[in-house]
Amino acid sequence: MEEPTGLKVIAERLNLSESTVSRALNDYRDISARTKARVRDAAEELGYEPNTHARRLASGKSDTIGYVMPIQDGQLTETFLGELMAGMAKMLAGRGWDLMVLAPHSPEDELAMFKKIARARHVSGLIISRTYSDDPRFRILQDLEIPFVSHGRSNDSGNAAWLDVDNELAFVEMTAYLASLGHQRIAHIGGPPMYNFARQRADGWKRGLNDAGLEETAGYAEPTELSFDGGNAAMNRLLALDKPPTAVCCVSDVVAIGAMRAIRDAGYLPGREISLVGYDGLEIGSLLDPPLTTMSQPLQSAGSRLAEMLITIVEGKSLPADNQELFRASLVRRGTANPPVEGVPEGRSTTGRQ
Amino acid sequence: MEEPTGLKVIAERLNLSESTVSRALNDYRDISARTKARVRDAAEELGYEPNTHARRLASGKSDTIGYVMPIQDGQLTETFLGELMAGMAKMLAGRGWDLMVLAPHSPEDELAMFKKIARARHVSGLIISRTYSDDPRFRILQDLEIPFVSHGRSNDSGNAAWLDVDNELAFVEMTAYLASLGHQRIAHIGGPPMYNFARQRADGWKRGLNDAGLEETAGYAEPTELSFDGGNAAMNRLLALDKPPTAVCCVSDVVAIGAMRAIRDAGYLPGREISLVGYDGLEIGSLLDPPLTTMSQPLQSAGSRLAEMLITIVEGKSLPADNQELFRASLVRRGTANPPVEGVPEGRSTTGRQ
DNA sequence: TGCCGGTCCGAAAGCGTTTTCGGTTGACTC
DNA sequence: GAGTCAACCGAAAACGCTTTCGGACCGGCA
Repeated sequence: MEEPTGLKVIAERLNLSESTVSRALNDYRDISARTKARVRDAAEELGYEPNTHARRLASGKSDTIGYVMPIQDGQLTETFLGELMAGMAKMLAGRGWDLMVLAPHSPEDELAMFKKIARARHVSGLIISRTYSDDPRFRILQDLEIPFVSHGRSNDSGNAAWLDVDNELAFVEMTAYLASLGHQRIAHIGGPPMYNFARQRADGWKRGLNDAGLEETAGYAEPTELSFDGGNAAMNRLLALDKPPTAVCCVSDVVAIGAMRAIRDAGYLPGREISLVGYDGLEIGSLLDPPLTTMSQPLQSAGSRLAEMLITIVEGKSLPADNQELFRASLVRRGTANPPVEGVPEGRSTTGRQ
Repeated sequence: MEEPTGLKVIAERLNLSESTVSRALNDYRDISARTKARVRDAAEELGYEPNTHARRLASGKSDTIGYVMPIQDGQLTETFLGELMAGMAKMLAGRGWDLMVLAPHSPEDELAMFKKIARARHVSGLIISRTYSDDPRFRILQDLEIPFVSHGRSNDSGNAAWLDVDNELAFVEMTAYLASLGHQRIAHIGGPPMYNFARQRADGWKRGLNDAGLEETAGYAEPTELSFDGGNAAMNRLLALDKPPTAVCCVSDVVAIGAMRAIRDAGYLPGREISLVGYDGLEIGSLLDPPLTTMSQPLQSAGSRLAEMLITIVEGKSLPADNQELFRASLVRRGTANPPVEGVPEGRSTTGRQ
C-alpha cells in the first residue's frame, strides 16, 4: 500500500538531485564525504531499498547467476544438491547477487534455456554440474558467450573455468591407504565412463596400484551403474574370480553399499574378509553396520567458491582459464577398511590352490 | 557483441510502432490478427527475447518467487531439497517465472531478507518450509504483506496458504498397518514437538492406536532428536521397559535406522522380534538389511503444486485461505514390518512373567 | 586581474518495456 | 449524407534507476 521510497523522496528531503543521491549511495568519488553521509543517513532512516529491476535495467547488469541442476534421469537424485546450493546462495547474498535455479528436463530443454539466456541476458552467468567425459555444453556456452563455471571437469573443459575434486588423487590415496593396511589384491568398482569423474577415479586407482608396486590384476576393474544394484552385481562378479580381491575401491557410497550386501551374501563380512572404501561421505554410510569407510568432499565451500569464481569472471576481473581449482577429498575412517585376514576369501571356482 | 534485437528493430522492419509490437506480442485484443501474425513471425525470425528487467520495471511485476531454504542447524541437511526445488523450478519455468533461492544462516538473517523483499519487491512471493509448531514467520510475512505458501502447517497457519502431507493420517495408517499384522504393543519414537510435523505424527499414532482398540501404554511415546543417535537412545529406553513394544512407529527413517541398531544390539532382529516403520521414503532405506519399511511422501509434485498455488495467489486469482492442500503419504512395504513372533521380546528387567 | 585546475553537484539522456489515451480509418445505421 | 461505432494503431508518458556531460564555485598561481 505505502509506496516504497525511491531516490526521489530522499532527494527532495535533502534538497539534492536524484543523480547526486544515486552517486552518493554508490560511493562515487565526485560526491563530498559530507553529502554521502547525509544521504546514507536519510536512506537508512527512510528504509530505502533500490528497485532491483530499475537498477538492473539502467546498469545493464543482472547480478544474478543461474545454477543448472543435473538433468534427472529418473533414478536417484543427487542428495547433496541442497548443501551445494546453500553454499552458493549464501556467498552470493553476501555480495548482493541472486541465485536462480534452472531445472531442465532434457538436454534439448537445457539448450533452449541456454539460448534464451544468451539473448535475454537476465542471468549473467551459469554454474553447471555433473559433467560428462565429452560434454558438449562447454562448447555451446562458449559459443553463446555465456560466462560459466563448471562443477567437475571434462575432456572439453580445457580453457573453461571449473572447480573439481581431485578425483584421481582421492583414489590414489584410497588405494594407498588400503595398500598400507597390507592389501595386495585391490579391485575397483567404477562408474559409467561417460561421466568424467568415473574415469578420473579409475585412473586414480590404477596410479595408486602402481605407486604401491602392485599390478593390475585382470578382472579387477569392474565398471557398473551408479546404483545399489550396480554395486551388488559388480561385487558378485569380483567374488566369482579365481582370486577375489581382499579390498575394493568403490566409485560411490551407494555402489559400495550394494557391494557390501554382495559380500555379506557370499558369507563374508565387509571390512573383515573384504575391505571396502566408498566415496561421497554420505551421512548415511555411518549408520551402516559396519559403518562405511569413505572419502568425503567439501560441498558448502565448493558452492561458495564456485559462485565466487563466477562473479570475478562475469565482472571481467579474471579469465575463465585462470579459474581452475582442485579441491581435495578427505578420508573418513570408519569400519569397512581393515588389514586383510589370512587365506580368505577364496575364489568360488577354485578348490584351494593358492 | 551483436546487440540484442529489441522491440525497436522489429517495429522498424514492419513499419509499426513499438507499442503496437508490444501489444501484439502480449496478445492485446485491439491488434488485428493479421498484425499479430506478422509481428510474431518477425519476432521469431529475429530471435527476439524481451528484456526481462525492462519488462519487470514497466509492468511492476517480478515473475519471480523465492524458496527459503531451511536454516541449517549444523546437522543433517535435508536430503530431498533437490527434488523439491526441481519440482518448483520446472513448474515455474513452464509459466515463464523464475525461482530464486534464499539461504538465510540465522533467523535474524531470514527476517532481514523478508524485510528487504517487502521493500524491494523484486520477488513477488515466497515458499517457506520446515515449519515449527509455533512459527512466527506466518505472522511476519502477513504483516509485511508478502504473498507466501508454506510447505507444512503450523499453529499459526490458520488462514495462510499451505501444502502439507497428512502426517497424522500417515501415522494412523502406519499404526493400523502394524495392528493389522497382529501387533498389540505399538510404540512411537517421535521428534521434537517444536516441529509441527512431529506433533502431528504423534497424534496420528495415538489415533491409530485408538482406532485399533489398543490403549496407549505408559512409556510408549518416546520423543527424541531427529538423528541416528536419537533413535538409538529412544529405542534403548523402549527396550528397557517391563513390556517392550513389538512394533515401533518412527518419526523418520534416520531415527528408524538408529532404532534398528539398538534392536540388533539387544540381540533381536528388526522386523522379527520388533517391527519397525520409518517415514520419508529415503532411497537408502531399501539398501539396509533388512530393508526398512517406510512411508514415502511425494516431492516433485509437491514442489510443483506449491509453486502453482503461489502463482495464483500472487496474481490475485485466489485467496491464501483457499489454498490449503493435504497430500498423502504412501506405505512402502519392505522388510521391517512383519507379524509379531510369540513371547518375545521380554523386558530386560523382568524374569519371565509373560 | 585573469587563468587554471579541482571539487562538487545538477541536468538530462538513456535503459527497453508496458500501458493509457486519443486519433484515424472504414463500415454501418437512420 | 451526417452521425455512430467498432476496429485498429501511434504518441507519449511512465517505471526508477545509472551515467555522462557540463557548469558553478573556489582557491591558488602568475
